[in-house]
Amino acid sequence: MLKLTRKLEYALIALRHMQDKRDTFISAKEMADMYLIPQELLAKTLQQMAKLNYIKAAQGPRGGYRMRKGLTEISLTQFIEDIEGPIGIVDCTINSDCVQLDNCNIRMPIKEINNNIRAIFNGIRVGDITS
Amino acid sequence: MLKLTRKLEYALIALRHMQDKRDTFISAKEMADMYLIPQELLAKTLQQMAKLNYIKAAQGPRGGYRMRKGLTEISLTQFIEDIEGPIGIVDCTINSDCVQLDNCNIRMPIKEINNNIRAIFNGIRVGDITS
DNA sequence: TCTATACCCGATTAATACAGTCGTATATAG
DNA sequence: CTATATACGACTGTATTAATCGGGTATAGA
Repeated sequence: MLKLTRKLEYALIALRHMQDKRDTFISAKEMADMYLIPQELLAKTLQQMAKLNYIKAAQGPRGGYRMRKGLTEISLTQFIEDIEGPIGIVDCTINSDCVQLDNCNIRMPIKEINNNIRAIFNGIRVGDITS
Repeated sequence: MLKLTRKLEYALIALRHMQDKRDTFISAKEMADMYLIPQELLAKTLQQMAKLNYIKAAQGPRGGYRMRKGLTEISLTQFIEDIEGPIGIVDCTINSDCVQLDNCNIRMPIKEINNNIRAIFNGIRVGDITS
């Protein structure tokens, strides 16, 4: 309940590591070993980030990943939602096919809470975590 | 990811309904029918709340549940944690048996975020949702 | 040019947490 | 007495997440 996914944790751990070693490419294996993360899973996460243009990938020996400049400025909301999809503590904050909807007597206050949580992540930049 | 449990939703929906009809006992069945909630599951949730002394139960025909006076004043944090256990967006905010821990490079900022989320729920009273 | 190292990516399986059901017992109003 | 209700543990189903597998392509360096 109210948990971040591992994928997201791994992504942030990797980003932080890459920021510490800017300008060098670091392989998924190296980071997986260092932080005891399953390599394949971390690799997939890094690939996704590369696709999102959050990081730059280089193939071949001496290859790996490198952080993109300016990434630190984006909000955690954007980062999380790019990786995991919309933040919503209940389904009706995302889609609208709940059978209750009309009957539901707590929609508004819950929606409000969701906004507050989003506001937290909006107020944090990736750089606030990775440095 | 970052979802409330159904049990918690059901609990809040039921509380709100009971608050609207203070002083009468309302059966689990009645509420389950009205809000299209699985009856057995709602019943279990209500039983848990009764045990926590959040609501009062009455057996037999014309029985059901009734909200306890003063419940509206407790914080959502307490309510949630009584029902679901500690709020923690990652495990290391709750227990401490993560193999990484020492290596982890994002512990502090994540902990901070967790505090912010808890602060949101601290600032909301049950009554803010149920009325 | 060969080989080892690395990224790329879809498909599959495993693990876990959550949601929901069932059976049985007890209380009580009418 | 009986129908309606709570009480509660055990069980099953389901969905999401986590992790693995098996194929591929790119490339640095010997």
